[in-house]
Amino acid sequence: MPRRFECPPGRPNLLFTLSHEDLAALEPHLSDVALPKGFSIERPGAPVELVYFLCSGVGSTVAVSPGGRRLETALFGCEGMSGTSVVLRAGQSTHETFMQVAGEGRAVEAGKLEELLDLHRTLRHHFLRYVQVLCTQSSQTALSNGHGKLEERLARWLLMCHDRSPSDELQLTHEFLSIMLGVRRAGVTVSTHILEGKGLIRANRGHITILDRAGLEAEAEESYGVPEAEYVRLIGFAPH
Amino acid sequence: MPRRFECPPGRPNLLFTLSHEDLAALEPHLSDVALPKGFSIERPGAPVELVYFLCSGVGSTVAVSPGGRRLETALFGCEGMSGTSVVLRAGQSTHETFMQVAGEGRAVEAGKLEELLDLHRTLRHHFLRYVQVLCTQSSQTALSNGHGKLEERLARWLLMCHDRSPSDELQLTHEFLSIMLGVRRAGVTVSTHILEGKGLIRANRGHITILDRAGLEAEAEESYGVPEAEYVRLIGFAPH
DNA sequence: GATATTCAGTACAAAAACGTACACAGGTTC
DNA sequence: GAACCTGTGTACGTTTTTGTACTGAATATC
Repeated sequence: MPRRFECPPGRPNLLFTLSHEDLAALEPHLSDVALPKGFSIERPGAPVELVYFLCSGVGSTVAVSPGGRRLETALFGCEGMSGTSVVLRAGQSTHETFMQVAGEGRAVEAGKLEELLDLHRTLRHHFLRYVQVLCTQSSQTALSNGHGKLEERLARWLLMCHDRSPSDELQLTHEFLSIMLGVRRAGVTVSTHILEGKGLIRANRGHITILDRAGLEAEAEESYGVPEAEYVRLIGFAPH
Repeated sequence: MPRRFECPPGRPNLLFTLSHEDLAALEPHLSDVALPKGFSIERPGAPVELVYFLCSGVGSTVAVSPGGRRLETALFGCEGMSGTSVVLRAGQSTHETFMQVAGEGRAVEAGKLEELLDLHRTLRHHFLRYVQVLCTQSSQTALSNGHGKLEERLARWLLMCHDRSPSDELQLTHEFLSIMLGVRRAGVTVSTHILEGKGLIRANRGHITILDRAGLEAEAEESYGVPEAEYVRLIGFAPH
């Protein structure tokens, strides 16, 4: 009988790229969890209780300013994990993390993970390398936000979300995208039309379908690819 | 007789916040180095050979896109270190790191540091917490780039540089600032005038003097403070 | 002291993004 | 089917930033 929360085969997965020994050490402490849309994984300034490994769905990490500005700096699916601040021994995060697309996953208690990381050198190294990938992702977000124009940033974001989704149809509203990208809702509508006009996506109420991935990559050219390459180098499977 | 490369007293310092045991373990492997302006610390895609702890000067970490766009994502002085990709076991970085303001420091061979980090739990935790601070810095840079207008971003940058400088006078050209912020040189000139008009700074050819720090902080309001608070929480001294 | 070079000030039209606001369409609830 | 959300299309003037380019000032080099 298959495990209840099985990750899709052939997809990159942070747990499955662990050595047998490391996985064996971690697995007894993992419990299955359902992760509905909007589920709060971490809150800024609050201690992290659980660390999640996704089997499906997409998680989103959002930087928050003192004045309440919000902007997504990183996103992860079954190729990654939440709780990098636990791996970094910080106990809590300045970010907010939540489920952007509903899914399922496994969770480990933060204190237990800390303990295991101190005990198992190669387990620690594996997760640290993943933190490096996430750092790269957030740096490239800073770069993209500084240099890129809106359609380019939108294309990049759609690609990163597509990498972590099972289908070509992403359930997203313009409103949501505008918050993630830190721009106007109306701006997203216009940019969406531009990408749609080029035949790269098709947008319907509440969902966007990826029609031409290669075209989107060309559109996002400058902004897409660096963290993905770093993932391949350090973890071993391409995120898509 | 004082040590040759002594860090200024009363300033936060990553090495001096280590426990005696951890410092004792690391110190024998540190060698003094002079770090002239523009000195290259890390190059994207190249293995990291040495990790630097600054006693003075400012280092700058720049994200690079495939097409050659550049934008600073983090900066560090004697409160920090280079080589976070070594601490994260990635061996190399996707970033470029160089000395933005000349200074002096100590260096440890990357392989040696890796070895020490595996051996000494508390040393490792200390440096990992610093990585968390840097991650926060780069996330907040993404946020600031996405939401803030130029004068606000400039104010933020000047404050962060001031935090790590011995004097109120920063040696910077508009050209340099424009590259770090990812904007036009002429745009920096205009923004500089705005801050100058408010009496917050004074700009002369090649250098900018901070006149009113509190005023600058108010100007940068939304964009400044989060990584600094995280430093205090995790390392213990304020960067300034 | 003359010349070259780097740095800063300024200008202007064009592009991009913003704030705001309103109409309408798909879908739900009563 | 009426009322009500939520999500999208669209418009308009304004602000911000861009690209480019020319001028003059400060510093370095010969």
